[in-house]
Amino acid sequence: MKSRPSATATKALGLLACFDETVGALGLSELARAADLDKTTTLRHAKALVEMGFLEQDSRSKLYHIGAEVLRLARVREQHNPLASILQNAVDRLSQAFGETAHASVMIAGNLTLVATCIGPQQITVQVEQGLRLPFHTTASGLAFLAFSDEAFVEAYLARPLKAVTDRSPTDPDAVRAMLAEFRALGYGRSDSYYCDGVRSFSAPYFDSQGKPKGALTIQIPEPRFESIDEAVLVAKLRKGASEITRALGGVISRDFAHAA
Amino acid sequence: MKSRPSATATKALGLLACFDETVGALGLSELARAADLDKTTTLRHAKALVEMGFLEQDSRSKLYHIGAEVLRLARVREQHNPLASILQNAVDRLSQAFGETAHASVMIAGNLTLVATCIGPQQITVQVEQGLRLPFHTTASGLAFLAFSDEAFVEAYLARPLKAVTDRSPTDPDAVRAMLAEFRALGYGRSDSYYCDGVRSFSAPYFDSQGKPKGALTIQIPEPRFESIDEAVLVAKLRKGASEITRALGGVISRDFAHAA
DNA sequence: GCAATCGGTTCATATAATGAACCAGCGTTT
DNA sequence: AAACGCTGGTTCATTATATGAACCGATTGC
Repeated sequence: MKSRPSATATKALGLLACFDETVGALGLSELARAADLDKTTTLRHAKALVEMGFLEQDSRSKLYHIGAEVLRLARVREQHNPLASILQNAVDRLSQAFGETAHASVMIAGNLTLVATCIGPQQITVQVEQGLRLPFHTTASGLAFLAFSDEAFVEAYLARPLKAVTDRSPTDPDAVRAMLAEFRALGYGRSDSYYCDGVRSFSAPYFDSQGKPKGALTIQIPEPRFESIDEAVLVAKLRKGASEITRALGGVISRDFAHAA
Repeated sequence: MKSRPSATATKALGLLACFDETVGALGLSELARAADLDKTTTLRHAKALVEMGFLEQDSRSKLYHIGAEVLRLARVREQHNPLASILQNAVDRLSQAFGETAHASVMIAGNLTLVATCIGPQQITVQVEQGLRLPFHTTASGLAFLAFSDEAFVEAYLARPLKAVTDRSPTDPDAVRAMLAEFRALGYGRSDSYYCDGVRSFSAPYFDSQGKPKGALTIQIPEPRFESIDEAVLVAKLRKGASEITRALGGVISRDFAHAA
């Protein structure tokens, strides 16, 4: 039997996956429930994580939260293999060009994860949180990513139930397939209040060295301000920004993407 | 038997500890050697880490490097529990005040780890790398930290062999004990080429909610420029900066530290 | 004072981690 | 070209380790 990932290690790491922009600290029982593990197992793994600096436990409340070792690892990673800084750069430029909120996401362990953001300067603007894991079918980022992904990956995703987050969120697999075909032809993805009411988003993927999508660059505009924007210019800048990310990361731009539009 | 940390999880996490500012990527065999694990075990754990996004494997070279999930976790952590940003702030202010390199470290899993740096503007200045794990007995940061730590912790550290890194590095436990007593009285730690030839460093610890040292704020000055600096002013600003960090983190300043000097 | 939490512990059981030996591939050296 | 020493990865019998139901003492709300 060819070697499988260590089940124990996977479960331990799964504890860390429970934390996100909305969940900053968890007690032992909560953590066990969130990770769907036995309390004993959770405790043993939590202790290992604490020992190695991946979790910390508040001595008074006993709540666990993410440990500082991730800060070290993030810095070490960026030093050898900059990603966040490249994305942040592109995001800042895109945001400044239009005075709107922009963000960039990366595919991490099956989730499209937001790791760079720039909030627009306007009083009314779109808010986003670092570390957020985006659903694929209700965000411009996710749809742009899927539009340039393997069919196998897309179908595997569409086979799972598609939860709505606004009343405009597409939940029918066929509707999503149609959107993906459209976006593949256009060379960018779009969302009209699919994830957040009143927000229009435009997104273009960037690619890894295999020509597979690795993440997406996205700009988000509150609907009232959208009229004053020249969509063609926006899309051109967006696609250019994404291509620059691909290049900076040593990636290869997918044929489909290069030839689109 | 009271529950022990999961040995398997600890080993898996130990793989991540092998990466640092000098080691950005490792092959399977190298990784196994570095972590002192069997190759099979290493492979299984590496697969788990890859699956969860904590490692990534270059598809051509097969080398493993730190995965992007740590970026997500670092951001989530900072959002709920800012540490790096507070430290970076203090470091920037200290660095600007004197035009010299400054940094801040945190105690992570038994290592004093550098997570915020600001390189001085001068042409000749001290270089430091993010994520570096500092030895305690040869750095101002480490000595300042030890000077305000439990005796038990200090003795446990001094019981281990003390490696020299320059020819001025102290390696005799008694010599270190004497320095710690001095620094405890002074309220700050110092290094004269103990870690890097020609560099003088000054460091003050900051504290957690238990009044225990949590890390240190440090400034590093090339010896030739040291004469032009007023040490009293420097130390005052340094101690003030460290105290501000303590406060910002909700910590309690140790009596010893407050009363020193 | 009861009931339902919580964080943490105990111990018998069974599952999952382990590591020596193995393979195929690749680059050197001979 | 052949033998070497390395690599990443696999196999399978052995054994160490993870697991989870039941339990404890402390809080908390009723």
